[in-house]
Amino acid sequence: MPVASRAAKEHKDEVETPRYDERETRALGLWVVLSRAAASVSSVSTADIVLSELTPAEFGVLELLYHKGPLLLGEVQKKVLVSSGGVTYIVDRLAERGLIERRLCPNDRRARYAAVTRKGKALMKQVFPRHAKAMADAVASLTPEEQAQAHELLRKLGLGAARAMGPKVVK
Amino acid sequence: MPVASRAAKEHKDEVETPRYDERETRALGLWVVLSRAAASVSSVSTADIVLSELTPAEFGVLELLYHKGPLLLGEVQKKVLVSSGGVTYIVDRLAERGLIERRLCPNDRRARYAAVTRKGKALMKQVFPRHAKAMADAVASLTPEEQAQAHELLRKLGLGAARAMGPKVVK
DNA sequence: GACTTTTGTCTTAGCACTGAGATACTTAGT
DNA sequence: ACTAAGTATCTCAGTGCTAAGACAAAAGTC
Repeated sequence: MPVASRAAKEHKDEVETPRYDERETRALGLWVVLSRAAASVSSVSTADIVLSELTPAEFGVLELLYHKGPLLLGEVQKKVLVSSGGVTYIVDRLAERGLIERRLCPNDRRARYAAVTRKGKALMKQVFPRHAKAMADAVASLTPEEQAQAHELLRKLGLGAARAMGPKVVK
Repeated sequence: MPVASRAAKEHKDEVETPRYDERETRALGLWVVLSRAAASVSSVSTADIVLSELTPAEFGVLELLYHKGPLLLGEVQKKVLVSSGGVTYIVDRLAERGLIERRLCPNDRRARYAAVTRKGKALMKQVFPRHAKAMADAVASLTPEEQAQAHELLRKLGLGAARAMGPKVVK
């Protein structure tokens, strides 16, 4: 949720317009459109997800487990990028609703699996196709070729930025 | 934030692997890399911003006002994409710290301007250049040409998705 | 085998927001 | 003028999350 501007206009006050070099201007502009695009697509995604009476994070976890099968909570955390407390919270909520369940891990008594229940599978089976269509529509302003291009550029950008931070840790 | 997978593996249970068409698979994959890239770049941005003892949203508002001059709170809201209550909250906090101030609007007694104070300008003057560099580094894994390409694709994508929702309203 | 360190999850307090509504003002219609 | 509708901001309760730490179990060290 950033903001930056290119045309920096100053007004009758005592501080003068700052000047930035081209590399930085380009980066800030890219960051603006990146976060705007993500926000817009996210809006479409969320608008669809709430129809299923799930939050985006809940949907993310449920969908992950639906497609990948039972996972350790730590694995879930890495995939969805929330804090460990967040995973506990989300898994609690999904479990309360009977959409997933916790299972013991035979090799490690600290660890827990999360697994989609029959009820959870039924829900996903019902709502995921509509979600997939909604997302396809959301990105339909780009041609398939442009989508492939964007995919590749974003992959590269994401990896580069992640590396630039030093392997980022989510606690 | 989302999650999706391509290779959908199913396990000895009673629900079989769903099959999705290519258009949807491409869209979901694009959405994943988009949100991942945004999250990674956002991490870099946030890591820098917290050094200034500001939250990202506070920084966004302060930077907006710094570069655009005094704005009505409603204009601020549109730019930074938070709810009206959120703008009040953020402006309160920045004002408490003396970085911005509220000003009356001569033509409309309901409205308020937010304007950066001398202290706020001094802070931005100190921290913004470092921030700009951090962002430039964050996107440095793309060449300038790739950045321009990505910019254009993301602009198109963002506009298309926004339109796909019907002009989105943030209350 | 007793030790430290690391790992996986859960607990708790706190926070930055949202959404709905309240309030105060403005604009348009009559 | 008077009313109704619209707009700008603020209030407030509620929420989904994070960060820090607690705890239990596992893995490494000697």
